[in-house]
Amino acid sequence: MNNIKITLPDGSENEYPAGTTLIEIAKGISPRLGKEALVAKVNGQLMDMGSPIKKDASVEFLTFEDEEGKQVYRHSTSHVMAQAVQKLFPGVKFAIGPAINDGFYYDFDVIDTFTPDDLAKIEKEMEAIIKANLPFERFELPRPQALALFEESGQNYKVELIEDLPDDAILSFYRQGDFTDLCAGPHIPSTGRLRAVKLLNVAGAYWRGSEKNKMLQRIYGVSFPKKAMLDEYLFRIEEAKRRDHRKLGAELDLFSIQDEGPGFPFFHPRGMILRNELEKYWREEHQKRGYQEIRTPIILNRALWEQSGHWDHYRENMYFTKIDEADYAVKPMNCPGSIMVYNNRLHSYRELPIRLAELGLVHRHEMSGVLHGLMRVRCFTQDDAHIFMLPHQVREEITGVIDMIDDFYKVFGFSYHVELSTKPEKAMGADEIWELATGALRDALEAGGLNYKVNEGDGAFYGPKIDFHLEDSLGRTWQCGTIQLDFLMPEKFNLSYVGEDGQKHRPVMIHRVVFGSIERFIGILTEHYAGAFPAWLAPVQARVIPITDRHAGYAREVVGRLDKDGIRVDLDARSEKINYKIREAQAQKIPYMLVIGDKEVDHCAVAVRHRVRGDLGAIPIGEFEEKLLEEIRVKAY
RNA sequence: GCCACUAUAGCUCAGUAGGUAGAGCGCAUCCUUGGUAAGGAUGAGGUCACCGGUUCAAUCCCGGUUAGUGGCUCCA
Repeated sequence: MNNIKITLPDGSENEYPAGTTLIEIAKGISPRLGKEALVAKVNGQLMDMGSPIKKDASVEFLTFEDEEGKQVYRHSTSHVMAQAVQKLFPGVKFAIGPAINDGFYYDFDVIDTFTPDDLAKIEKEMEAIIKANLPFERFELPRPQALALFEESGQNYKVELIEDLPDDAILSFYRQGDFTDLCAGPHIPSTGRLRAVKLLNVAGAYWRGSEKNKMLQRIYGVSFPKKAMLDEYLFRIEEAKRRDHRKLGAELDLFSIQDEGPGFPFFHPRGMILRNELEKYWREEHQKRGYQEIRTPIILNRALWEQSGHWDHYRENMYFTKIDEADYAVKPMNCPGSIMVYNNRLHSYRELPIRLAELGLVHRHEMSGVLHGLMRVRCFTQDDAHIFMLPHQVREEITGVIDMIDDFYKVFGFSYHVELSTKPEKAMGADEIWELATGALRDALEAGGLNYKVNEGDGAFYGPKIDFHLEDSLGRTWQCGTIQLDFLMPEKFNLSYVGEDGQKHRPVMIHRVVFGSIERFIGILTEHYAGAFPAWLAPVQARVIPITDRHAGYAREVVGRLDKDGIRVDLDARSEKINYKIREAQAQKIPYMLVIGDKEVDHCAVAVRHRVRGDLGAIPIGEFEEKLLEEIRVKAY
């Protein structure tokens, strides 16, 4: 028998008889690898561990430590779940069951709805399947047999999937025990490799993700090779709940959303401090960068929205009203208003670019099911700006905005990723214009050396966009900043500037936001900092805590002095024990607590306690004040 | 909008085989004057989300509405 040569990632080579399986090779390298390897990459291609190798190849074994190993592990778990469901719910129809970010899901079509009790039963059944250590067996079928297999068993979703595969596709199947599924694979060697599985929740999900299709029942779950990893995952979920901006927003008295206005948040005094600080910073930065601030009306005539294209493309998201018999709309976007300002007089090419910024309150009718705290609301303030410019200024302006957004996010310590969104289905304008605009955005991204992913069909109806996505505490990402290049609105509104030649020309327009919406940004900030806002944003920056009533006089002096210098300070002069008052200040995540007793009164000092660093000892009041003002000035966090 | 679940005091949650409810925290008053995460006593707070049905009787059972939660779809 021939020998073949196997090359490992470290460059070492070994010879094996042709036809040796991957699992045997792994075991030969080390027993531990034999136990931990889930799949292998053979010449860059993922394969089952049971596959025999017949030719020379480079082989890399993947475990749960590898991203692709994780994917396979989770995907195999979804098959085990499907097998359990098949046993407990005869007649169930299977849709799809992929691995996802943290775990896996499988979509089922069943008559009864799954209850939490059912999940427990399914989990139990899964444990039995895992214990039985059933091998995952791969086999292939020609198309007619494959179709027959699923038609016979009434698996119409699988039939549909097969019909949509190209004619020359290899139809592979995986079987463990009495469960067989259409699947490209690969899979782990056997069900016994699974350890810690937990089913999390049931949710409705449309077949193929379209709301026109039937809604199926999706079960989400997670799966790990070690119990400790599952525990850690569950702990992370709990931690995320503690950081939830909706919970913290109520506890810290930042905002509320009430039945009288679903999706329309109320900002409380403390929340307004946050907002105002963000806006102050925003105004400073925009002034520095040559923006001029405007404010445009919230309600404008319907004719304007017909002209802008919103009437045709955005109507179902808009609110309407009547004034003196005429139709008006509440603005869902600020661009038409900004355009009205630009168009109010003639502009010379010498003036361009003109950067008009607006903290604009927009209203959008979002579907009731999508509302989510401050992250998804029905009215929000966009930190908008529209840049009107000459065609050759596009690149520089886009780069300027990209830099600005980066500067902003750095201040908060955010990491983000960038996406380029292209022409959507419900778009306005010709393909050539879209290609031109999309190309310009791509050029700017590449010139800036930014990594980005392309998000097909996700652009605005009037133009493609660059999106900046921030992560929240649950690892969900939220679109915040966007840059949209628009050749269409200038057309629709007949925008012009007078060029060097004395003729009228068409300017190009950029729409952009940095925070995105102030509301959403505050939600993300709250979770990011777990409510412990850096001093420059903290609604209360310092709390003065006298130990007994006889220290209250001096405490009031301290408060007066700090307050005079613009520090947000309050006083807790209640006749409570100091432990109690400190506990409360800690719970409210106030950055500094200034404890005042006899010693501090004698020395004109304050005993400083920081919410994280703890007791910092007594220092002269002036010294504390100086340090805090500096911390605020540099926006330290 | 769709699927599932939920709604009891300001907050977190008990509770009733159907007979109009209870704890802890918070709040108020008093006592306590205490050096870095809960001192004590007393007290006030609820049309049990809303509308209808079944019943002698509904917070509880049934239907609907509204809102919230987790997803799906959609989005800043």
